Amino acid sequence: MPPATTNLARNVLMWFRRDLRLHDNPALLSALGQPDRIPAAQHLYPVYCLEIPTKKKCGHRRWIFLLECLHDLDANLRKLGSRLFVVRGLAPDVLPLLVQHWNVSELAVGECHEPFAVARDNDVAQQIAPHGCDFKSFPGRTLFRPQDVLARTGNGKAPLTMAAFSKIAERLPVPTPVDAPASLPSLGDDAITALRNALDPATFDALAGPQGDFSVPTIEPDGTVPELHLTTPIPAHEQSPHRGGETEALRRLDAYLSDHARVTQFEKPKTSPAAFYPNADTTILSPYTTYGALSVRTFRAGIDRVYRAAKGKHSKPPVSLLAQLYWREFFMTAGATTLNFEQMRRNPICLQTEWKCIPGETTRESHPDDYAMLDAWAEGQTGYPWIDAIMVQLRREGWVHHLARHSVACFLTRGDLYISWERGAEVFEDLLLDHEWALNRGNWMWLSASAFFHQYFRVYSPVKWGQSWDSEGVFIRKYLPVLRKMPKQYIYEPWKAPIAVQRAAGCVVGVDYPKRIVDHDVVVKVNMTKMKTSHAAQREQAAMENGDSNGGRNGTRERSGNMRDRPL
DNA sequence: ACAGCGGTTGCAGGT
DNA sequence: TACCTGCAACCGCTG
Repeated sequence: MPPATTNLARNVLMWFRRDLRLHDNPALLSALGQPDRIPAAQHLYPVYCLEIPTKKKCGHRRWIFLLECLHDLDANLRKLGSRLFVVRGLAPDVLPLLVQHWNVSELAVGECHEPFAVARDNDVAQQIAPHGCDFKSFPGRTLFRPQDVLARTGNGKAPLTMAAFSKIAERLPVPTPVDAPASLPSLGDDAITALRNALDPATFDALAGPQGDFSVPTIEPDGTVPELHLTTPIPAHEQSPHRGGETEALRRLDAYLSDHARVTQFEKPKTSPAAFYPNADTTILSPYTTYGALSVRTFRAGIDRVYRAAKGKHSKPPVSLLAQLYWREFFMTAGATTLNFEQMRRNPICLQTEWKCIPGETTRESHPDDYAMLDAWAEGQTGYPWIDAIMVQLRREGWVHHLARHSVACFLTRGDLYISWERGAEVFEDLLLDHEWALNRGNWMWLSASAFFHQYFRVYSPVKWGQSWDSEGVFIRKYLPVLRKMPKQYIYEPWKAPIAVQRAAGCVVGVDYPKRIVDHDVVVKVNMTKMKTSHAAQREQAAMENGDSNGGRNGTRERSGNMRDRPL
């Protein structure tokens, strides 16, 4: 039986999602109430809903990073006499049960803007309403709410250039981060017993996890997580160097911001994709903002403090450190407000072109050769050391530099393999610790010159671009030890090394390291022609829809069903 | 309405 | 070193 209800009880369930922190968490703080207006909650139940993985959308290392964030959140809550309840199951299934049996009157969340998250939240709100529970969302995931940005555009659509976005951003109020709570409302007298008594044993066991206490799943020292069926051990040298959690996030933030010159002079295009942890040029804070272990509002306040100390002398958008947060907002706004943002078809801002391996249009069975190319890219087996080294770093560490992402994304799509950017996005979603749906899909459209960026004739060379950053091949030697002894003049193009040199280096191409799967200089010309043709077809289509006959370049990208659903 | 401008991050071959 | 141009030519945004 649920406990007797009193109308006066204010019990709050804090549903943590992508805000795994105590600092700057308005939703969590709402449980403390406001003096003279809203009383502090009698009880606070901090909850994380854990979906046991069934499909491969979140890779092993990303799971570990998330679990580390949860362990740290739980530890920080315990310092305040509370704790985290990790409830196994989907939110719309489990939250109504908790709300009912814990007599919760308010469910507090940090606002999410992705279309699928909005739909899920609406579902949850409807399910808890009959139990007399309000769904209350609070800011904190972003600097700006997408609808506030949209309200300031001329056409009610998300800006598609950073210049237009920045202009709006500069006029929006700067959010002030809130402090971490010094104390928290208590847990119910026995929250676990209440559930054990109310639920049938099988349901309780499924929700509570193997310890029966809603604790965070255990990460074994060998990197396995038996409860999540992540059973392949990860050798120590192949574990990611990036440890999850708010504590580590704030430590890294302080460390980065303490170097004022690096902050004020930050220019993204001048940071090296060949530098790696712990000597990376960039902050590597993105995994922490992804899970909300670091608040972007706190991050911004820290940048602003350093800027003020420098008396306003600092780099500016689009290349500045602050602008890196703007880029996040830019894609979040577009992702929140663009139909079918995650795919090419029926996506009003996306170029339509005949990529290979388009989801839903070809299969591994129908086009095995195309998917073999995709696999070679994903596994770091293209035969281009710069590309393969980046993919090894991505697979092992869950993070690579933004410009390294550019290199491999260009290679997969318009540069070399002409494979659908959606396939690249799927691989990144699996591997990136900092995977954000809107940023990932948006950046894949950018790099494939499908949206946001359109100069498809600017192609990264899988040889020259890396060489310009790291002529010695230090980065390649680290991630591809098979090439460790290759002389520098051949390390980006080992197929050019005389066979005697290959043998001396212990790396014979075609035996110890793959032959290159395409000749860049040849395919880049073919691919550019494909892009040109697709643009021309699109202009023609737009002109027809506008009733034009001149095919001007200002045709709308709102294309007809015929165009969007064009068959293979 | 439309021409002109500029676009975080190309390359090759110059000065 | 840090620019310059030509390459062939895309788009969103602005006035």
